[in-house]
Amino acid sequence: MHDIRLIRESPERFKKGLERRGIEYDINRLLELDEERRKLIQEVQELKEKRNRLSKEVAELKRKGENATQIIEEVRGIGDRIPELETKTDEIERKLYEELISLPNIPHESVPDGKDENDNVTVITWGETRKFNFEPLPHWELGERLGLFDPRRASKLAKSRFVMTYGSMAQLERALVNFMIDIHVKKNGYREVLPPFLVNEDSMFGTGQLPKFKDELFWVERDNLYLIPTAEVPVTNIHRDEILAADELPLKYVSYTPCFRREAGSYGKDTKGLIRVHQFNKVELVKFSLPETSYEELESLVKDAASILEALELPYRVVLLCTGDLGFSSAKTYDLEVWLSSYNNFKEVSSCSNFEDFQARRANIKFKRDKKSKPEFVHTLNGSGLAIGRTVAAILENYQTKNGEVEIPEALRPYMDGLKKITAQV
RNA sequence: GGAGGGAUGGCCGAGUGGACGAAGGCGACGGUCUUGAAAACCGUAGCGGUGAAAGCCGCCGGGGGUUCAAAUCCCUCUCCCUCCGCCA
Repeated sequence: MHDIRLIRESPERFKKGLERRGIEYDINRLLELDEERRKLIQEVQELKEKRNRLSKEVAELKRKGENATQIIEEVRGIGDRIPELETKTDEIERKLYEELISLPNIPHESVPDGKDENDNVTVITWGETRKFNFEPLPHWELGERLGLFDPRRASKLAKSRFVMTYGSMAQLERALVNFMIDIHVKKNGYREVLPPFLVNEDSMFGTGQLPKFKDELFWVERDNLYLIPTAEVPVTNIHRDEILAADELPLKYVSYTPCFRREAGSYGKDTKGLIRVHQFNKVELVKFSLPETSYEELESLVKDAASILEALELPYRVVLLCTGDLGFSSAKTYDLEVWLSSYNNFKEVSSCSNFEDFQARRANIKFKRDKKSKPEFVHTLNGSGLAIGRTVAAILENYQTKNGEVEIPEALRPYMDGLKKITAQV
C-alpha cells in the first residue's frame, strides 16, 4: 500500500513508477480526493474544537449550580453538523483507501524495464548442467516407475493437482525440510518458527494476498480462515501492529509449512509431476529490516537460498525480474531457478523479494530508532529457501542413473539414514 | 457443541456521564548518589491524523447509537479465558 503523503509530495515519481509496470494511472484523481479529504477534516476539527470548548463550559456552570441551557442549545446545533461532514469524510477516505491498496508497489530503480519474463536478466549461473549418456526421464516418470510417486490416488483422495509420495521419496521430502532448516538456523542465523497454516483476513491483507488475489486462495468459509499459500503470510504477520526496536533488526525467521494454492487459471500448464500442485512444502525465509539496509539484506537472502542449491550440487541460475514480471507487492525480486532436464530449462525454486515498506504499511509493522524518535515502517523481505517439491524434482532428474534409480546428494545422506541411492519400492 | 466470565497504556490494574489520555503498581529511559552496581530519591515518557508551526482533532477490543458531553449508558460484532462435552 502507498503513502498518500509521498504521492502528494512527488506525484511524478509515483506516476513514473507505475508506468514502468505498464500501468497508466490518473494520479489527479488521488490528489483531488486527498485535497477534499483534508479540507473536510479541518472543518470537522474546528467544529469539534468548538463543541469541546462549550461542553466544558457547561460542565463548569453545572458544577457551580448555574443554568446552562443557553449554551446547550447552541452546542446542539453544532453537534448536528458534525456527523454530516464525517459521513462525507468517511466516504472519501474509503475511496482513497481503496485506490491506494489496489495499486502495486513501485519497482526499485535497479529493476530492469521489461514486458514479461522474457525480459528478465540472468545475473548468475552456477554449476554445470549434466550431460546424460542415456535418455533422462522426467521426475514424474522416475517416481512412478520406482513405485514412489502416486498422483492418481492423490487425485482420488482430493482432486487433480494433488500428489502423494511413498517410502524414500517421501523421506527425501522430509529430509530436505530438516536439511534446509538446519543450514538456515545454524549457518545463516535465522530463527525457526512453526506458524499456523490457516490465517484470518487481516493477515492475508497484511501481506497483500487480499483483497486482490482471493481466487488464488483456499478458503474455509465456515470459519472465515484461509489456508496459507506461503509461510510468508503467517510469518510476516507475526509482527503485525507492532513497533519493534531498531537494535533487534534485522529479525530473521525460517519456517517450514505446507503451501496451498488454487492455481486458478493455470489449466494445462505444468500438469505433470511436482512442479505445479495445490499443496506443496516449502521452507521460507522472512526478514524484517531497517530501510537503509534492506537491499543488502536482499542480496544476503539470495545467497542464503542459493547456499542450499550449492550444498545439494544442483545447477542453478539467478534471475533478476524485470518490471513487467514483478509481483504485486514487490519492489525487487530475484528468482532462483534450478535445472530440470524434463523442461530442458531452469525452473523457479525460490523467489526472493524486497517489499520495502509496502507490506509493512498494510500490516502496520514499525520500528523506533530510539525511545524518543517517531515510529517508521520497517522493510520486509522474504524468499523461499527452498520450495521442497521442486527440489525433489530437481534431485530426481539431476541425480538419476541409467537404470532409473536416483543417487542421493552427499550432503543429504545423513538425513536419509545414510541411504545412498533410491531404488524401486524402497 | 452447551454454560458462564472478560477485553483499559510495554505489563498488571483502578475508574460515580462532566476536572480522564486516564489513579496506583511493575517495567523502561534520563539524572542525583556510588570506585562500579544495587537500593533510595528526582524527573521523562503512548499511537494516529491535520497543520509551515503553535496548536487542534481522534484513539480505553471493532462498528453503530443515546447525550451539550461517553472508558463509563444502549445495540451489535470480534477476540480471549474458565467449566462441561468431544478429541491427537
